Amino acid sequence: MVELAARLAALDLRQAEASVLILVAENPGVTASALGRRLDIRAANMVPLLKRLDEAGLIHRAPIDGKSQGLALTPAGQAKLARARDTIETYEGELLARIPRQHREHLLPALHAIWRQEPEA
Amino acid sequence: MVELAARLAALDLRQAEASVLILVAENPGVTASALGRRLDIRAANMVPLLKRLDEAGLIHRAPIDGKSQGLALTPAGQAKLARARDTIETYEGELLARIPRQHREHLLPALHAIWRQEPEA
DNA sequence: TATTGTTATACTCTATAACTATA
DNA sequence: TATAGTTATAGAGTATAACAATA
Repeated sequence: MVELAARLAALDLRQAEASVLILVAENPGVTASALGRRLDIRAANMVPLLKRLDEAGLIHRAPIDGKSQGLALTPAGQAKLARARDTIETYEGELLARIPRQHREHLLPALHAIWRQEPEA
Repeated sequence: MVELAARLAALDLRQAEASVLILVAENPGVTASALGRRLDIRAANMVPLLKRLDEAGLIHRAPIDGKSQGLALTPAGQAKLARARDTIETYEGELLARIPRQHREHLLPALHAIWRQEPEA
């Protein structure tokens, strides 16, 4: 995972930022607090993270009401996300390629079984 | 992995410290620099880590020559390691138990395939 | 000359506390 | 009263730089 972080850094993105771009793309208009709950990032830490993405021109915020703001990707944000997706998929592909074929198909189902229940741990 | 760290914290151990105890037990007389290379911990960061284990009475250092010192577990360190091993094995057992039986036996071989080659990444 | 151990320090990531404004 | 967003700050964990002593 350190390796993936290093590759994302070449795009000037951290892992958490890439996760935010993915979720914002899938949920346009999502709020910062909803994102934080989904990604387990504290509200206090979302502030500088979103500020950086905003100042980089990757996201923009539109007021929903007096206290909430909806997030969306800018065109630059969509382009950056496309590059991040490439990076992530390439990395995952290389990782899977290392695994002997007879084990490979079982890895993702096994990991998903762990992730799904992780929050209850 | 955050969950494992929390359980080790109940033994007043961090993950890196548990790793050091395991390696010192397997390699009595090992030096701090060799440990650091094996665990990818910088020499500068080994100093406070080993100091803490030393002050807790878990390891002791014996001069090998004028500049190297060999590390070994004290009886208290061996006892602590035994409890750490229990914690780790219990955690791993619980993790494996979550995985559907047909995938379970493939997980560890798949992960080992990744870990083995990780340093070359 | 390279290595061991060390000190000091900076940076990143994440956590808590306190606060304002709005639903 | 609970929630959204924010600010300031503290704590881990890890990084670099520089150093003394020894192989």
